Amino acid sequence: MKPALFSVLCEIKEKTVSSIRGIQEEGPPDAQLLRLDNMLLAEGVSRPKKQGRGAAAAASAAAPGGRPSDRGLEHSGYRAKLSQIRQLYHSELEKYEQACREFTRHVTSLLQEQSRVRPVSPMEIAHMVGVIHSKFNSIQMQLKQSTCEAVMTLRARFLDARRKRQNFSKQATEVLNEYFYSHLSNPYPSEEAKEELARRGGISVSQVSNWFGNKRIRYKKNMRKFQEEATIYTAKTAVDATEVRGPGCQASCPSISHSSSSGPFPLTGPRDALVHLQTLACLQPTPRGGGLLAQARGGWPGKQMPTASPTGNPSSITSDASN
DNA sequence: ATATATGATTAAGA
DNA sequence: TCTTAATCATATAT
Repeated sequence: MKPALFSVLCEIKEKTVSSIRGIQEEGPPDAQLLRLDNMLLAEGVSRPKKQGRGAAAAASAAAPGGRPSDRGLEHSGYRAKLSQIRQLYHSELEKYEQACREFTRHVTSLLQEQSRVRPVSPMEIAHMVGVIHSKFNSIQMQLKQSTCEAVMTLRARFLDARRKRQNFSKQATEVLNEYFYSHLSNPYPSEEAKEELARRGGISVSQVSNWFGNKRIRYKKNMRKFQEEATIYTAKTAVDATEVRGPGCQASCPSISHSSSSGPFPLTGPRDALVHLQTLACLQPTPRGGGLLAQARGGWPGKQMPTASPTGNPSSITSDASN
């Protein structure tokens, strides 16, 4: 009886097997899945499959700018939440994969058991496994999608938070203004100077750059408004200059400043006088012709100096630091 | 509540 | 890449 039934089933099978073959795979969601995968990878949520140690490096490399020392503090909160997301993602993923394995095993053993009473080809089992995997993959994709969403919102929140500005500390503005007004004729701090200012003000280098960019343009826009500030800080730096100048400004302060710009001043000495004259000139209602004014007004030729260049002309370094 | 000050971002130029 | 200039969005002063 049993062999007869088996053969009948075989016959029926012959007719239906083609339809099974026809179903086969479905491929389209690959693109989206790839997109999600790439994003998760770029965000450092999922690690590179083969190189486990690459995760941290990838995460830091994904940070914009590429200056690792720049924004470490601001990222700490972001990092924490990101790792939280990552942890959740991986635990969920692991759960899904385990469930998938178990289910696959179960189905496989079931089919093998049934193959004793009805014809079940290995290909069919493989097909079933494929179907199961695709189902679980779609679930995984949902997980990835929601993870991506979480990352995106976190990112948005972080960026918003970064955009919410916070005024610099007194110390920072002090330091920045001091530098600005004592280098009024060429307020373009070199990279090293920026680092120094950042260190002394407790802010980042890019914040120093932002500050100087804003300051230059706003100072130039109407100097009258900054006259008071200028006198304050020039007086302050004048005092500083006569006092100890040791620990703050090292020999690294190049400040080729004056000689480079359009200002053909012998200077080296009367920097303060120059500034004072400038501020006086700013008070003129018709600032058209002022020679000194022209320096600052049309001035700041923008030619950024060799700054980091190691072989900067040593002859012109005479001025600021020593006075 | 409005005005000003200010840090950050963006586009465009060299 | 760094700058200027304009602009955004908020902080602070009025």
